[in-house]
Amino acid sequence: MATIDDVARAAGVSISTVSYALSGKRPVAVDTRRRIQAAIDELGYRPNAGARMLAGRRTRIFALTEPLRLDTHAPTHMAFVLATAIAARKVDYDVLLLTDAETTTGMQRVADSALADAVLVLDVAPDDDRVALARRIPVPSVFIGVPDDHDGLVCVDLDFEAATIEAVDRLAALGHRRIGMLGHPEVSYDRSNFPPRVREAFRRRADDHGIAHDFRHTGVGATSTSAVRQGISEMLDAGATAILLHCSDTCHAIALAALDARGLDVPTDISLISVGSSFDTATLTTPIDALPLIPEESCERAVALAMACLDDGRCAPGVHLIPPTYRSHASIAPPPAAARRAG
Amino acid sequence: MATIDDVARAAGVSISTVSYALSGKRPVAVDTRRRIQAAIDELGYRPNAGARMLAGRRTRIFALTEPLRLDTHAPTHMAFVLATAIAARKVDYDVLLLTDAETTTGMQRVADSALADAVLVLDVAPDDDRVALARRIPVPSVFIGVPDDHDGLVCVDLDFEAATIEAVDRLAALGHRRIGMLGHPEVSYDRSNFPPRVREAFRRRADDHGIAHDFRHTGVGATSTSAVRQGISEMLDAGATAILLHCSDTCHAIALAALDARGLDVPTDISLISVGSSFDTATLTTPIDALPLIPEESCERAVALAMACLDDGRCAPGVHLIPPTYRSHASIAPPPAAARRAG
DNA sequence: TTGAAAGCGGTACCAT
DNA sequence: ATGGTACCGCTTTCAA
Repeated sequence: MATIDDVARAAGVSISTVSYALSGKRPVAVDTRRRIQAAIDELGYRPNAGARMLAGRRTRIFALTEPLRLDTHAPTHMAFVLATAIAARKVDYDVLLLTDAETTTGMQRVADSALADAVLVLDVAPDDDRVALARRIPVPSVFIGVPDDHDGLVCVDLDFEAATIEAVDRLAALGHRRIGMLGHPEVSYDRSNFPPRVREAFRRRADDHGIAHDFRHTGVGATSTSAVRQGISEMLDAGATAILLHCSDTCHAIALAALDARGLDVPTDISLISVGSSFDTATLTTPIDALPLIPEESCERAVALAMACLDDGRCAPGVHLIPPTYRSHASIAPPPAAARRAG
Repeated sequence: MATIDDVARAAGVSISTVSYALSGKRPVAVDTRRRIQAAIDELGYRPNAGARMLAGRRTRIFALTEPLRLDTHAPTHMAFVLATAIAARKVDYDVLLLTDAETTTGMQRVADSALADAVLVLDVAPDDDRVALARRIPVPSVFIGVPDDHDGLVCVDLDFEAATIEAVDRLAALGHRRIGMLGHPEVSYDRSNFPPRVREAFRRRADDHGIAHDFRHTGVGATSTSAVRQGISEMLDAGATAILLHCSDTCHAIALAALDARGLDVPTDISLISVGSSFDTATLTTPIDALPLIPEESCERAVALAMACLDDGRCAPGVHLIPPTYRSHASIAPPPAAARRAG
């Protein structure tokens, strides 16, 4: 490959001018810049990554740690990885993958060897091992998700509480007096950081409105269908006129099928809102209103925060919550007249 | 961070000795080596990645290109990414992610800037754009999958033909005379490189044995259940006594449910073999014999081939097929007596 | 068995 | 607006 010397010679300038023309950190005369660009194009020059890291003390690489646990939902996870990669490229950064056992030892290794400028932490657990590590290593890190102990850390996440509250409020405003919620499988409430936040907000807000509420977990794998069906049945039997969904796409589909099987129409007979889903609820057999978790938003914000750390050293520790957006697909309406009388 | 100078000073040796102690490329006296190691431990020294890349002309990074198309099966894909990362770490390499639009432009960029020593190509399409690129860029690449035009390329894959042939042979040996195969959705036969190879091998080998064969595609998404059920029904009605499965885990589950619904027992009434599946067929409601596609095997082989290129420049172009292994779970048996008489 | 020193290919400071 | 050059931290040749 051509080096910066080749370019300088071809353009008839010094290497520092080439360097400055590339970085823009110093004004370069227009036609000088043109000659340099021509040389670059002709030679197919690309700055050597290693040399740049060494001289510039910048790797232009983010390390992305992802445990890839067995219970990780692959499609959601992939969406986050992809979103991170795209967000990184927008600021001219690459992404280095740290998986499995390497999530912890790898963070240390990558930080110590200056292989990455910052670490992005995915798939955050409430008691995540990477919290302690993040505090120790010499490079900044940004958590996409909020661990229990997040003192001094930089965290990004959807504002799940706000999303849940908005969902409950909308139903309350329409006159619903009994609402249910279908949550994730029970284990997720220990392993993951956000489901408990949604559950709590749901109960509290419903209480605030004086609305009867009924939260139910869903099952995993083969048990999911029956668990969802049963949950739905019991909620309906108890008189629920609206259901919030905070669970997998499969669970959404099963719920819709169950309602359909009972001959219920959405939203005439029952209102539905999906909270914090990261798939498109508009493409379900019946589109559902949603306050979605958008990987692109979280990841772009995370990258922006990381860049701020690097550029000005302004690391903005704290939990950066992304305000939810309501996407309407006509899946909510006032409760049926019968329920209003009964309620 | 500590540098190699710090270590050298602390150990009372020159930096070249430290370097050689680390790389092992030159003998170092035992106690010298001990003193150096002590200094390294105490200082928490880790060689600077950028400096190493520059001086050593080795990045110790593999670029992993993965298109992440919409039709990509997320769990399978994740398994391959994970397997690649683990295999890479075993040889002290890291993995840089090239996704989406970056799969092609990124390959060029990473190669030109010497950000990676080699490129690993995942999710290979029959007419993959990355083929032309691989031939042009200045770093070696290894395809995990076989594109149509693979002249001069290094490719690794399960020997799908051999797997299919072994499956057919086993059924033939047991006396089956009518066998069916449930394949992937039709689109996959254009977008992916291996399904056609299985389909062809199936038909050819069955013909060789003089066995009646019936290949059927499955559907995608919501249509899959009905497509699988119908396919199974028609195969059984035509007298099939064994079915090969070369499709998703969901499709396997639906097939088992369909057989169960017809009151058929595996393997007494019907024999099943799964070909090229990358999930565990032993954990299905009825365990199924399999000639699995093992991501770990493919990825380790790919990494080994890449390393061979780098170490000795011996790049072994060609298609490196991994011989299949038969995993028995008691899902095949001779055809029922009735079928034998009828056949 | 070990040390000295010349790069590797950039960045950025100090001059002009 | 541009050029010269001292590093960045390591690998590897050449010498001893």
